[in-house]
Amino acid sequence: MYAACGDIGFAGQVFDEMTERDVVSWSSMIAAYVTSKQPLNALSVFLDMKQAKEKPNSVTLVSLLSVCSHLVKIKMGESIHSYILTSDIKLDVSLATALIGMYATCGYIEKALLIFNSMNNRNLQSWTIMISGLAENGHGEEAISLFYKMEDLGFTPDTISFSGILSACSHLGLVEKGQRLFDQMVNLYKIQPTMEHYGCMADMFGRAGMIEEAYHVLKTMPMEPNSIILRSFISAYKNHGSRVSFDDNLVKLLLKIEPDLGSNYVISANMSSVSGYWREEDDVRAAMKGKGLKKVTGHSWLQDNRHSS
DNA sequence: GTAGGGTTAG
Repeated sequence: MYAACGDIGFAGQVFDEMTERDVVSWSSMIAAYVTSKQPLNALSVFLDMKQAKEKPNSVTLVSLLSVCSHLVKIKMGESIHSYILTSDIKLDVSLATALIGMYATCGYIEKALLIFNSMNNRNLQSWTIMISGLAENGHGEEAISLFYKMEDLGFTPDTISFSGILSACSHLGLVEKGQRLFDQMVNLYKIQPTMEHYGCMADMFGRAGMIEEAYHVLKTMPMEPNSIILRSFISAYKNHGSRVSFDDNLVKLLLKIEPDLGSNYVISANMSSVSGYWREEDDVRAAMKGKGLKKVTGHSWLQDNRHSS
């Protein structure tokens, strides 16, 4: 419950104090770490579970396969797969979907397809993960046709399905198709676009060299663009150039929201030649302020002066 | 029966 409420630390504390653990409490704890994006901790709990001679069931394995995906551990994923085949654990829709996700994120797209095609029942998640997996592995066309096939079968794509398909369009340079799908998502399916969707659209325009259109997405999206979107746009601007001058505020914003990432300062320096900005280094100073970062001489803030304030 | 799975961006 604490895990579900987002308090992973307290969940771990409760778990540590438990004297009687069963497969459900072990699995809950592993799942909690997966949800909190702490796959190494999830793995460590699983190792403890093995030590305690508790047998994993299909719920445990779904979470563990997700760990394999996050850490790109194909060997571990394969061994879970063979464990399933030799055990009496039933390969249900969720478990098969988790296997597809694991193989796809590890780059084994044929294996993912093999499992997908052999499934009797598929749900929205199975379709979505297969579509995204194809897109991710450079099979954008197949991803798009699978998306339409899924719609034909009566599945209603959700926000995550659209993230996957828009990303496929972006990678393929299919600007019109991407715009049409985005429009469908909003007007037909009444799905509110998220940061991810705007990011895909901006990235799609940027890659295609449509810098003004990409900039328009950044300026009109209803939330502040995150660092990934900003970097994607800046890089597109650098690669393609534009008749409109570069907006220095984007770099300022990048340094503001992510002052601890050193490579952002490289980007900032590179863009100075494009925009003539950086003369006073004000933005660097502003970004370092309150972060305990101290510029001593020249390049030295990149070294470990953080705690010397 | 409890617990679980899917997404993007240089």
